[in-house]
Amino acid sequence: MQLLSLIRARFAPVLAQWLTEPEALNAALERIVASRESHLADYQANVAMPLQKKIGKPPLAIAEEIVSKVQLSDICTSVTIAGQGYVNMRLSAEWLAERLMDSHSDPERLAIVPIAKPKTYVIDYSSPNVAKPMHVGHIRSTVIGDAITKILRFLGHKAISDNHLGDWGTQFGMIIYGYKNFRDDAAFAQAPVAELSRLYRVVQRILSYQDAVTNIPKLEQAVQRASEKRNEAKAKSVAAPQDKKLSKEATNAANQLTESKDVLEKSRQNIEESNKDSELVQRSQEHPQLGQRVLKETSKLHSGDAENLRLWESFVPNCKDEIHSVYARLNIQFDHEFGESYYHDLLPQIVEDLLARSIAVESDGAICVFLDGYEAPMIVQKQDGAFLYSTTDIATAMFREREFAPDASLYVVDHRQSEHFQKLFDVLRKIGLTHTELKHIEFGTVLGEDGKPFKTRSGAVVGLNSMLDEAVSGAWDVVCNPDRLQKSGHAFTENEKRQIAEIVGLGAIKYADLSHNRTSNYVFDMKKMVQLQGNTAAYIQYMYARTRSILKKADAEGIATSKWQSAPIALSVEHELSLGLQLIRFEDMLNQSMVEYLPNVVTEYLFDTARLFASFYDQHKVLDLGELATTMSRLRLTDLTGLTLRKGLELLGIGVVERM
RNA sequence: GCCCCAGUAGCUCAGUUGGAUAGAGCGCGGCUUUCCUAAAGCUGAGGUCACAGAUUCGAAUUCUGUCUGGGGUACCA
Repeated sequence: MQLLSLIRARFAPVLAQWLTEPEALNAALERIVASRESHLADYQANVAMPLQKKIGKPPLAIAEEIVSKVQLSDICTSVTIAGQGYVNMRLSAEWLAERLMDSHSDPERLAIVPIAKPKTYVIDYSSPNVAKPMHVGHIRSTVIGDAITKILRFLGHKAISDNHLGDWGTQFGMIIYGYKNFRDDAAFAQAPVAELSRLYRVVQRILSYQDAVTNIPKLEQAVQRASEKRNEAKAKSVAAPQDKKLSKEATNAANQLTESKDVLEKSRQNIEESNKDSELVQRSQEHPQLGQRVLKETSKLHSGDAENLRLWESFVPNCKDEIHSVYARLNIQFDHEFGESYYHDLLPQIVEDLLARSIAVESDGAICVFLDGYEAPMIVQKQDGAFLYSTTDIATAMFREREFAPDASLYVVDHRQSEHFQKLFDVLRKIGLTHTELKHIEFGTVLGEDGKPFKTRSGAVVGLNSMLDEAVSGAWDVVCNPDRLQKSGHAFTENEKRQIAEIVGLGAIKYADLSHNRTSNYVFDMKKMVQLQGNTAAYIQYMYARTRSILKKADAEGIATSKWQSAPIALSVEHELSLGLQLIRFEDMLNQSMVEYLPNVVTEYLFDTARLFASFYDQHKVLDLGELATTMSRLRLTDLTGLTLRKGLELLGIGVVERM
């Protein structure tokens, strides 16, 4: 039910008498919205005030004319004027009830018809590096991308999901090097992926150790420079004590110095710490300039070296299995998994073409595309001849264009890469890929509790699987709390408990990620997301279970589904009306959520719906009313609430249980 | 230095792209269980929407400047 479009369509002919240009008319129609002031109106048209200048009449007079002409008698009980010229609408309970019956008679799609002109979307999400262990940072892209894909499909679009696996980059050079020099054969035979991630960490640690050691002189220089700058600024500021700008500069310079010193100190501490690890130091001595050795292994792989290729081929399936086990548990599937390696053969041609068309030029030995508005170019081929992820991204976009010809291409990636994508999109437009809407669906970095980004490089890796386990066990503790089980009178089998804990625990993690969606960063706090109260998946799942429980009890009392499933719905009390209106808004809400691809619009809607239902069933009985007609109407409303909650959660990739 | 993002209740965050008296959750105070699951409901306190200007019928939302925090910034992804 697209309620908003329906109401706007009724206003269009009335407003068209003043607004002849389609754009102006559209802008005015967009000022007809669901009212925030639910005590005043269900919908409101904020159109009279902006028209006063154009028409030269007071807004109240314009509003009056609108009210007298607009045709709404079938769907509204009242259309009134309030305040400075708001047109307030109250929907008719009978009309609303009919729409609810339409929805309820179509449990699968809730009477939502697939969009008339579907678009083709390619959605790029998750995209982990298969060589690195998957960690919490990966889950946001995965969960958000999956939700967007599901919602678009439900609305009737063609949404093609592609997991752009990082299976060809420098990290494989690290693993290959590690395998050749530090491997433990027994461990590899027993658990190849665990051994590979160990090797990755071993190489990573040596790299960062050597990096720190090499950087010390640079950092010392930086401190020196900062110190000079501070002294200069201080002298200037002392000479002119009234000059605020100079004193501010002095403060800034002093802060800069403190910061440089901190960085140097930390680096020194890091080295000192590492020096205690004799194995690390020894390995570092035996493998000097490890960074270059690793790059060499990578470049050997890329140029077709038989041994490295063989190793790569033996590693990748293991790594993929590991990643797929996580997807299986999260119940996430992709249409495609073309990894970076898939595009490798295409890269030389891409660079050649860019050069031939003078889009790219050589600079400092690298092949670059210079773009307006950016200091640094986009580099598509390094000095040493190697290609970069920007090159692969161009190849990928061109491949998708040939293969799918999408109307829109969505990249669900951390916001720290926004500049990369802006450049990429600029380059793609230069190449001529203009009909596709390219969009970076950016989201805030997943931060640790220390407020710093989760990085594999920083050492402390929180594996995804163990994190999911933690969430599930947290859910178990709450669901199977003996006090609660006794109060609710449930006796779950162990198997049921496990199922409930899994669904509630995973739902908690997904929901926490989805409901916080904004460009701002997101602090990953396991305790909070597993907390099963407030704005969480568990609350919504709980309300769903209660709708089921009522229906079950009705059945036990002899009011069979067949009796009430086509009985008339009547909305008589306040709570029924607000709940009914909320349910009817499901489709409008889904469309709204996809304007800027914001899953948190959906989580908010579901939370509101669950609360409205909680409030309704707390105040009013469904069963044992002594009035069969009202009972049957409320059973339908209850069922429709459950169906809506379930569908909404399903679109977010979150499951429900019948009892909890 | 330059570019991007953010700053809303004690804490965590919404705020439908400019609408009426700025809202939730958690936490804090109070009330409700002979009743379909109290993981609930109801209710109270708590706000200079970082600051200063501008735009207009109307600004948390748009623009300009300032402050604070985060991120990015030539061969990692």
